[in-house]
Amino acid sequence: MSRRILHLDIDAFLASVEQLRDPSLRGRPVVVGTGVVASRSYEAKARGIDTAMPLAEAKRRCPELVICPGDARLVERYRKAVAEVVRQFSPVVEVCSLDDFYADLTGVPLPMPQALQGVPASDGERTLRALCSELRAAVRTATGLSVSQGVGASRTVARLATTRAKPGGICEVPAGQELEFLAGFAIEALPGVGQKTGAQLRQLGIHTIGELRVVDRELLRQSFGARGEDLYWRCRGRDAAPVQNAPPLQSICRETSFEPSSEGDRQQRSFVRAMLAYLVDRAVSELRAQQLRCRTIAVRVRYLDGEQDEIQRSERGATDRTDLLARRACELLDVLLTRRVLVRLVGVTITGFVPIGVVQGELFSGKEQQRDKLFAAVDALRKRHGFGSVLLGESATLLGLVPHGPHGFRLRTPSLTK
DNA sequence: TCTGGGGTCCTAGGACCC
DNA sequence: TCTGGGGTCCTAGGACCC
Repeated sequence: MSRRILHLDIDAFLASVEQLRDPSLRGRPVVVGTGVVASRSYEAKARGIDTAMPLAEAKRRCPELVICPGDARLVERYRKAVAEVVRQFSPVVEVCSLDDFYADLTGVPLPMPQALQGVPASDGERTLRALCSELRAAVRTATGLSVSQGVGASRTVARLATTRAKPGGICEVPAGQELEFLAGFAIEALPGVGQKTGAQLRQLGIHTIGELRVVDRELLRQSFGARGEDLYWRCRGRDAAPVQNAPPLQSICRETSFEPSSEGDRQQRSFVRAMLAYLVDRAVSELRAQQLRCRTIAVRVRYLDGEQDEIQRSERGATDRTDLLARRACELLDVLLTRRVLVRLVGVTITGFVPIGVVQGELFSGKEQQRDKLFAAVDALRKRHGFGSVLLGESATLLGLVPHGPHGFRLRTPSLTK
């Protein structure tokens, strides 16, 4: 039996949130971002502004452009509200990225088209389109946001259908019409084909999804490995990837860029350390909130000249202690910082998760139990009074250097930093 | 025009153990 | 004393997504 997958995308999400927050922005070209455009309103798009474009260029193209820093917490509230609405329509809903969702509608009863409501209707008249319309109206009522929706037999088909539906529309690809629907899309539109693979395929004379279908399966496998196999099925609209309610979390990353100070290298180094300690604090708080411990930590830096470096270390035992992980991160930072170039970005990633219930054969001393209680108390305080109500370790030295409020230090991209 | 902050998955080589 | 081979883990790096 063929599946029926819905993909839903919030139109111009971050920019729309700004326009909802501040009605004076409605109808005006608005972008959200720092450095580059993370999201643009349709008014901005109409003036030639696109995502990932540097803000300076955007401003040049459109001098009346309104640039907003954004607010990740507000965005998160809207995202949850939309997810809640979608869940009223399907038992299986995957929150995929900031602004898109998948739902499995296979077997979900369909409503009648509005025009027929109250009139006896056969099953054939209960349509997907009616369901999508209801969903769209429900999201609009609950949040004021506009969404685009695509429906098809697989995630790939549904997602590409959504691109056809933008903005605010609904695009349904009937079963059996997948090949025809996909054929004309540019090869880069296929999920899994990015810049590199796209360029390689174009060199082979493959410019569209339809053209990819002539390539032998084995050849794709040899050229692109497991991804090649995926591409073979995706270009036929037959990827089998399921929609999952809550795919397990694999990693937690917190990073920020900053204007490097013109002060000396040593001062900058202590600033970078303090910022790293703060980011570890944020990441590990999320780790505890998820009831997890981690075994692996990685530290990343990007220098002013664009060069990057990263280092990763694992431990046998898992931990959720901020102090231990912050110390470890700073050790890694010392190993990492070998160049005399100023640092523009620092970040931490924790992985290798172990659920908190799993005891690893280690016996906790009384002292360690006290530490656990300490962090539990910190978490509780922050839950009540905001993350910024408690400062741990070296992060405190950021006071006076980085703007600070109830929700913690204000990092450079408030629309995206959690 | 000169560049955000999250994430996921795959691959390859080396260490280590049996 | 010399020689395998397989499995697993770790690390680095790359590609991709929004």
